[in-house]
Amino acid sequence: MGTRERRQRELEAREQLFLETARRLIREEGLLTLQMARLARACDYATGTLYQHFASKEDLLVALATQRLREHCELFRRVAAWSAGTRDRMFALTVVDEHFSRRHPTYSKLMQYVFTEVVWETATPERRERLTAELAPVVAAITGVVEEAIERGEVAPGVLSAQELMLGPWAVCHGMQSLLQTRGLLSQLAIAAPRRTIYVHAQVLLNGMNWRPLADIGDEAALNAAVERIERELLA
Amino acid sequence: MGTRERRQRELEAREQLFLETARRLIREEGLLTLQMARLARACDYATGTLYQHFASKEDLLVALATQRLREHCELFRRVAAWSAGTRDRMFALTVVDEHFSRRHPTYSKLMQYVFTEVVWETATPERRERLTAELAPVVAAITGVVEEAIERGEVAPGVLSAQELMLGPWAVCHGMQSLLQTRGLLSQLAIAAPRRTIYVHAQVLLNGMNWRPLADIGDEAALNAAVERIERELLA
DNA sequence: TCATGGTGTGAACTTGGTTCATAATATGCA
DNA sequence: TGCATATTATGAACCAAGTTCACACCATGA
Repeated sequence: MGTRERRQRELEAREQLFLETARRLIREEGLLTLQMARLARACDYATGTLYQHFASKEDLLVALATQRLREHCELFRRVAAWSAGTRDRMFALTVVDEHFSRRHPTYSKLMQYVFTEVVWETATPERRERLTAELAPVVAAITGVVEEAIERGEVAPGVLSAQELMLGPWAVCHGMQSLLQTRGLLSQLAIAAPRRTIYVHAQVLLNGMNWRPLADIGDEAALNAAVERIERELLA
Repeated sequence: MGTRERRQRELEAREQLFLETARRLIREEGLLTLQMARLARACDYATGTLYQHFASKEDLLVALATQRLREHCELFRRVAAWSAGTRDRMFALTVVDEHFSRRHPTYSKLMQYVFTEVVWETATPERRERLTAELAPVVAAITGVVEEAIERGEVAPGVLSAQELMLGPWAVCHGMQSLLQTRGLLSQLAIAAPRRTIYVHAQVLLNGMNWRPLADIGDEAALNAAVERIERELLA
């Protein structure tokens, strides 16, 4: 009877074990020193068994990235469905993203590495597709927020489509984090509070789009209140 | 007499040869397939000789990145010294950056890879420092533009310092390019004209900073004219 | 109980970065 | 010029780590 399904469950549990352990090893010793043989050993399996789940080391890394990306996207979906104005929701994307990156310090590094030509092109197409498939619903959800704002007249589409508009906050957030994370760059710049800088620029961009209601960029208290509200209502 | 200096020149020429050839190999066959032994052979030298110039493959990659970054930074310095208003210069940063990335398609990929933990931490500290040293004068030059704008009252510093302010356009530009370059992401988004999207968002951000004179975001002709002027006066 | 198909194993294989003993060459001195 | 010595180039050998695969093991079903 359920012998086939049981086996399926066991396989999934083992894959989970591999992924969890890989994550731990990366956290403890860095991406640099992750070794397939050691990972297998740490899970009390032979190297070959590991390769029954992942076609290559790159494949494993993409799988790892996909898993976290899923959680990441779940947060974005929560933002899109949040019962707040469109402007607040757009800003919340940045706050939530920043929060997630801080909570999972190795995630951005892994992502950066995974999207590298060297890794991405080496992983199997199936793995790549599984990762990109995570993005589709999120893109749709956020595009929905933009469209809602356009309908309500809270932002003017202007020369950009909803998706192009959406790309702006995404880019600010991603770019800022990427720059701040690059060792040897931050040291050149005297950036006292990276988080605050990201938030302010996100608000600046939305203001530049004329997204209503406009934020008062100089009002630190209002910014803090907005961030706290998001943390309370979405990240608790 | 000059025997020592001649030797020095010869060494530098050889290093140049290695770098140029590496660049060609990467262009022709991709970063993925660059091999130290093949590179040495392609230059008619033994593997060991290559290692007299570069401590490791990662070291070579960082050296390669540094070289291009130098050209890249040269462009930014030109922008900072441009005889145009501060707003135009800030926007020109984005145009020039986009232009450079398009002109050197493998550059951004190389950079992305180089700043990866796996590569960056493996290169020698000297190489890393040589790369980051390229940035200092550029950061200073651009900060200068921001300060000039503040002095003239063309932008209000608000809650951000000149350097924090500068980080905004940088992040938009970097983030947007990074996102658009990520395979499997662009396909999800219906971005018709990536370049134009980058430019518009750069203007939107500067408008959000209230950087005078404000740009009319809806005016495509004005945008094109601004871009053309920059290409003519700075990139000819 | 035995035949069979599937699964796990880890030693062997492979690839490619790195080293180093040796050969070749240059330098300096008598 | 010729010899002793230091420097540099060489590429075969080395090594690390990802990947494979022949074999052992075990569960299933007749």
